[in-house]
Amino acid sequence: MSYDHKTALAPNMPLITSASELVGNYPKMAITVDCVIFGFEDNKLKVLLIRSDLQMYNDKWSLLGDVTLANEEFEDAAYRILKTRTGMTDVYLEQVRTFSQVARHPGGRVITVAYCSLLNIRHHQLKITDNELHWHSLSSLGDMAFDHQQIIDRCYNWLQKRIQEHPLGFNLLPEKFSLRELQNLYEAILNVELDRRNFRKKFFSMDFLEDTGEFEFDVKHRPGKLYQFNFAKYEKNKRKWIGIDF
Amino acid sequence: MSYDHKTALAPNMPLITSASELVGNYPKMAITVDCVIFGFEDNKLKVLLIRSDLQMYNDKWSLLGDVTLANEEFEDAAYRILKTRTGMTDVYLEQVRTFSQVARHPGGRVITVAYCSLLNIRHHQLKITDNELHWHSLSSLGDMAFDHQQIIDRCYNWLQKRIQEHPLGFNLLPEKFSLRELQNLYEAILNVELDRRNFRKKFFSMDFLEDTGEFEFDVKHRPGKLYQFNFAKYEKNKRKWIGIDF
DNA sequence: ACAAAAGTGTGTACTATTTACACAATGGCA
DNA sequence: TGCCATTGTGTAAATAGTACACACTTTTGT
Repeated sequence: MSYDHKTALAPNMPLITSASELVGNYPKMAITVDCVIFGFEDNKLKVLLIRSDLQMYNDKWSLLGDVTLANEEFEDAAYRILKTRTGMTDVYLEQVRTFSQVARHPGGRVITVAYCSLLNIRHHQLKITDNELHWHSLSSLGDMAFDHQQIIDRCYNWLQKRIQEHPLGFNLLPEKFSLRELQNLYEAILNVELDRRNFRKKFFSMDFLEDTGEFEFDVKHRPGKLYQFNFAKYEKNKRKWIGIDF
Repeated sequence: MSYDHKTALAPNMPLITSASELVGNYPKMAITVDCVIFGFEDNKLKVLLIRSDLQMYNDKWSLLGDVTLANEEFEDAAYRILKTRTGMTDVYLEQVRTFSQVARHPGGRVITVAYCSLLNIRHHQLKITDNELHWHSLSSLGDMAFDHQQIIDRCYNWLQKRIQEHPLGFNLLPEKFSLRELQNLYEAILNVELDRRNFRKKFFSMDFLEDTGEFEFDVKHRPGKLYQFNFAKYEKNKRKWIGIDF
């Protein structure tokens, strides 16, 4: 393949009058979106995977991905993929990073943009489970297709950072939750043990947990109080961070 | 143009045996890399821009960008662009985000991946200045071509966060610098005023500033001590962060 | 009915970190 | 020599983080 496009790098070129002609001559690549969907269940962080439908990777697991369409916003593509693969809608999605290594796909150059989504496994039943779609414990992933292990690692790092600065975790819990559930979530994601009393103190001091007056009911010990997240209070009080520290 | 590609979304398809055939049928898009190069001079954060060579944007400023080549790693593309446009080498570069809005380029769909670079204006003289390449004060950018204002905004936010967690700032200073220079840098980037004594205390306590025994000499007041960054000490002591706070 | 098991709910003392703040010392310049 | 600008330095108070123990509530088993 030989290109004739006028590279923008040639200095002091005459002005380009036709933008479409310029772009028409650009080399083109395939671009996919991959969704890294984290969920939380049995005190474990999980990620949603399917079996790759490429024969060479058929014994490996793969993220939910698809090619992006010519006139489709990437974010829409991510939602489409989620919907088509799992039946889920109404999720929270964020772009994390683009993976572009020349050799990352065995079929040729394919760029992928990773979108990350956190959701409550109970609230988002899988309506479609083709290709063995199911939740995998993050701590025991098998071999992954493509560079998907790397993508998951990046997204997991992103998540660990993100959850310390934004109240994302509440997306992974039922609307009403006990403080223990909240703590389990943080411990699972950050992969640390936290002091129960200090954890409570911390979250109460942030002052957006609302006592529902209700209690846990299906536990085999003293039931804990159930709280809910008060979004309005959070928005009012959220701090902006200045804390140089490295 | 009509595509016949087998979308990965059709459930329970037979296994795909030819990866190349699959990818060959994917829709393709043009992808560019844009470099957001921050520098620091006269106590101001600056960004390197050129005049767009698209006629319709010729009265606007533009990031340093170019199309990525078929077999080129994006990071390499970013370095190539930097080198070709400015003559600079030996810089620090990081991918920040991908901008993919359908309508972001007037000539058709063009995806761009933003790479951010921080460098010392004095140490990296511009060897090429075609297309009116020069440093613009971040606080007084004119109209920008494409969505480049948005890209800069994102990169600036990224920088503000990043510089609080990693000692990037030292890239923007001479090898030997006074604490005042360091503080000016942080104040400029974070857009706040900091207490001089507390700022010093903070950085000394991090214990990677090395007293060079030298002093400033071209200032019209009592010269300050010059320090340098001790990379090895930093690597030894850098903390890992756990601090839920939002 | 009672005891044991499991986990909730609570407070305090200690330490580290952050913040606010003022005055003496140095070199340049007129 | 005196004035200006800016460096260099310490301490007290407030805030945030850490470590830690005991009484209470419910379930389960006998």
